[in-house]
Amino acid sequence: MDDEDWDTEITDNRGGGALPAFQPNFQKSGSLPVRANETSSVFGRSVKPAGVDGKQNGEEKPTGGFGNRRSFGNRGASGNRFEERNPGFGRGMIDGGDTYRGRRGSIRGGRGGHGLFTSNDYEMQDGGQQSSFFGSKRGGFGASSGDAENRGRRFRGRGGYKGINEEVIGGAGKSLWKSDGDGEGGDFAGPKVTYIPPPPPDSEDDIFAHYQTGINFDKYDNILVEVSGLDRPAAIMTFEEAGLCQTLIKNIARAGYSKLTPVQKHSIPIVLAGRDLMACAQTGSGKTAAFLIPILAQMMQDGVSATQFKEQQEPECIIVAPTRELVNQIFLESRKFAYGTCIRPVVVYGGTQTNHSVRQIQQGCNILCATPGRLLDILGREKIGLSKLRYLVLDEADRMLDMGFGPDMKKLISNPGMPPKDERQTLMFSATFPEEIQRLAGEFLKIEYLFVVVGQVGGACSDVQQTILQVSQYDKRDKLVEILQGIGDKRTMVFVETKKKADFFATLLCQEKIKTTSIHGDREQREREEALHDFRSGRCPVLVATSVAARGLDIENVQHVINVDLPSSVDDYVHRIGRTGRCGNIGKAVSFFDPATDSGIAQPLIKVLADAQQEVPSWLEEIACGSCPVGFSNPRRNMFASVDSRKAFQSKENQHSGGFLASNTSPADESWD
DNA sequence: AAAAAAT
Repeated sequence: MDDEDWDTEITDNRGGGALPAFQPNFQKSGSLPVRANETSSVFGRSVKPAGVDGKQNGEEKPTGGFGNRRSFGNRGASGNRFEERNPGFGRGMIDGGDTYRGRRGSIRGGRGGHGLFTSNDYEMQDGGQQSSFFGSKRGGFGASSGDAENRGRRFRGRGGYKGINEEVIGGAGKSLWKSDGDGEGGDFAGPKVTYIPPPPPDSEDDIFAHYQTGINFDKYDNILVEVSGLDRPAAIMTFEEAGLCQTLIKNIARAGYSKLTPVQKHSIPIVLAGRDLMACAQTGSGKTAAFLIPILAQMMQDGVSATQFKEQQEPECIIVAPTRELVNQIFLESRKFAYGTCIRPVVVYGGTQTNHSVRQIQQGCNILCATPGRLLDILGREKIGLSKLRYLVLDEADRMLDMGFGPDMKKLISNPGMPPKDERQTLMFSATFPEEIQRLAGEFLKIEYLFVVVGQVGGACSDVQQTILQVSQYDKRDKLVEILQGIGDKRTMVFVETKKKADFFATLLCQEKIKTTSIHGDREQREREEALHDFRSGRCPVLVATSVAARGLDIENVQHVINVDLPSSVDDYVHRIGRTGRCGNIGKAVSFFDPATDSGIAQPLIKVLADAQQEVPSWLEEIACGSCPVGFSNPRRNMFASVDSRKAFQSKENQHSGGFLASNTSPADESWD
């Protein structure tokens, strides 16, 4: 290969020195069965070290300025936050001497103060008052100061936090919110404080932290792959065939990747060939690396803007995803691959200080990982320009294009600076992709894009053992406690339908002495990240979540998913249970099915179960038969769409016209296959 | 009903 040495002078992109030597250590990469279309292909190409100037990146760590740190509760949560602080509701929150949570907080309209009990703070502060959620009484959101304590510790981390530690742990959290002159906001007269995220851990071990592939990893090779479109590049079988530079090879190995998954085998050469791509592959099968690796490789070859402070930065790559935590996860993954190169990834999302996002970007930005709202905000402030944009990635693409995010995506694509689709590469990845959304996606993609499907579009991962239990809503709490007590300390994600119920169940489980935390959109950003950290670390083996955590999150050792409430869309179900059974590991998913509310999902659910070779309860089939699925009138996408009906579009059939989102209103009245 | 910008 002729590209082995050009990057050897490059220094650590965190501002550190030259990289220590690292020997790639590919694990046993056995010979894989090669399918007919998987002939190896060489992507070694002439490499010019353009733009690779070995410049050090700017320092990523915030340098103080932590005065002003409360997430702004949007979506009306702020509107009623103080009104609901009636006696008897959330009173348990006011413990530990009026901690910051009780004081600043009730940020979620008085809810959300459920305890997250730590090992050393394990008693209900409100005397163990039992809640009766289903009886429509909303009491007993007892709280513990436990996570407040830990939170203060964790988010301190570096310089600039000194002196706060004692105050928080002492429970006098309000001092935390007093301005001591180091903040840029310092507006403590008002209730608005914006959270500044902690600097990401950046020791090399932290950066490359990963978990092991599971016993079923090799079974990925048995899954059928369908690639449609013209002039399909051949798949590659090994990382070596991708013709990557040495630094990237090292980073890939160090990040724990040794064997390609099917979606990677096909997507990497497609992206390297400069093609647009829509790719569907099961949850946990390596989609993120499937786009990051080839993008990084291309950027290394073509060169990127030097890392230096500029008022406006012009990233070569923008990656969007539907939740803040997912965007952060993608960022952390991109940081692995970019380590020791001149490519600087940056992450920005809401619930944090916009100024912090801006500063991060201004220090240099080649890959921008962002949630849509903050991205548009930053674009509007002209802190990023799009003239150098060459890669636009929509992770969880179906979600990014549906009713919720579609308008934001349209704004992004319509930005005057956005290169037309023929001058950029647009990549979309998801485990699910309803047909009508595929159709919308065509607006973003070149006519001749390629469509990769691993297995079935919208299919569940077969490494997840799925169980459906008929449980009425009134029995859910007892059943949940029973199951969790049987599970023991194994990591479990519990999904519910509403934020309120997330709080309720988290509180309930804490009362049952099960170490639980929760994540949902009405929690402060810092609380969300704290919850995720406590779950990841095992400190809280149970995470109660809304669908905010349904997609993309890659958490080690999640062995169980419990759907206390089934989602209304079967695609959401597929994503939720996909939090377990990742990367060749196995997992279990148990779902409570209440015929009173869930009959609409019975039929598509049966399809998903059957396609994943799971047992289908006879009672469920009876319910499905009874719930006549005649309606395509149901506004909810996917309600009755069978997995089988979703087929890959042939690329020449993608030349549909029609305005973006306008076509959303017209159902599948055209034949797409 | 969840989520995505702040204000």
